[in-house]
Amino acid sequence: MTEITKITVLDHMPPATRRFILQWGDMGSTWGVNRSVAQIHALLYIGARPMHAEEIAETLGIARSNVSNSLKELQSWKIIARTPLPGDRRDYFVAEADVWEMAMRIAAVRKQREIDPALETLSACLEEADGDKDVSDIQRQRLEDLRAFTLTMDRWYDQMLNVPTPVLLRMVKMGDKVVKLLGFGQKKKAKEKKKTKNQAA
Amino acid sequence: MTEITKITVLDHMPPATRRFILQWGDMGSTWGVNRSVAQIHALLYIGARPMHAEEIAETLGIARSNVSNSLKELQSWKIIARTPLPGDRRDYFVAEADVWEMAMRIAAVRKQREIDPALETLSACLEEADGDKDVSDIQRQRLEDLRAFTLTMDRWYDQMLNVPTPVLLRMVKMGDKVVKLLGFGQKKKAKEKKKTKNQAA
DNA sequence: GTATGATTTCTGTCTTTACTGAAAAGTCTG
DNA sequence: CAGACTTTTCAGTAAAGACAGAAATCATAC
Repeated sequence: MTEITKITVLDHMPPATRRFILQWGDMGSTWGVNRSVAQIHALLYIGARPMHAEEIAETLGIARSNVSNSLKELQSWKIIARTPLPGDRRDYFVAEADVWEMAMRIAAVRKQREIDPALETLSACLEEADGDKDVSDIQRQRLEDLRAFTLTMDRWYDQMLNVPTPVLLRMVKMGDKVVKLLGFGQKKKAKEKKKTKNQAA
Repeated sequence: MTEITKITVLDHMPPATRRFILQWGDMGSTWGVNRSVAQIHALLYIGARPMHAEEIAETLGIARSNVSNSLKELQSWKIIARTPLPGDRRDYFVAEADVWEMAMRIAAVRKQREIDPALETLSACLEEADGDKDVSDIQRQRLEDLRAFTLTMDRWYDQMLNVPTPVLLRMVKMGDKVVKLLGFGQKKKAKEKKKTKNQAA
């Protein structure tokens, strides 16, 4: 009945570091990546130095094979990179340090995995609906609306992903000031003003 | 050994409609929602008329309880709404018809579920790191970078979510023209130009 | 109150995904 | 090419999530 808790290198880290790796790992599930992957990324990011698979496995107390697969996954997101270390045959990995660059890479893959297939599905449906009298006008319209939206977002992603990160940063920081500067003179809705914000749980 | 395929109302729909519901349901997993939820949303969206739980269950061939839970989930995303039908005691549901409104609602919930907790985690880590000499400067810096980024995105979401959808539509349609108009005069990278685009699978 | 119909909760089953440990494949060195 | 080291693949297990069907709760009408 005794709870066996595996002792890992993680336990000897500063509390803040350990906390980051652990909680970031858990948060991964919210983002759609599993714990191992998120933990490894957190470790490489916070560690800020090249590490090899064995070291990662030991540090986090997970299986070597799991690390191998997770590293592959992280590479597919292009947010970690292999860095050959002279005199060592093992593969070392480092995380992308620039958070904006990191976010852009993630966005690019997400677009590819989430938006592009949606577009194909919608186009296929619309094509099939074409000429089928059983499909009502309103249904056709809804499919078309959804496709138009998805297409717009698709193009928007493509364009934003090619904007240099410093420029993007400036623009994002401007927030809704952008809207005013562009002369989209509509008055902003003043809703949600009375809500007390940031009441952290 | 015979494959039993449940016959549902779905089978009597126009192929395009059926395809949409089925494929959209499958795509749900990519987006982090389960099949039932995605299918029900697709059905309500394409059906474009109020439906009650029983009807949904029959149409899609899934359990009544499953429908109940899925409807609750869709309501938490605020992309379907209950519409009382006079003379009928049952709850009828309709999907938000405006795709932009729908996208905004989803974005709002995603922000709340994905960004806000991240921000809390990072703040907590930084607080814990403060004064701990075992946490190196570079580690502190990385946590801070991540927090700053997350905070920036948090604010950006808040502001964008308050921009009226027609305005947002115009802005998104402009794409990277916005960057030029704002006078962020940096030359755009001309990469990725040679790639043949849209080679659909 | 009781009866009827609608909805939610609960429990167990099935499916999917994550993960481990071992075996296989690959890679560099001498 | 032998031998040591490294990484990947594979098969089985464990954990998590999705789902069905039954039971319980809730709401309305009478």
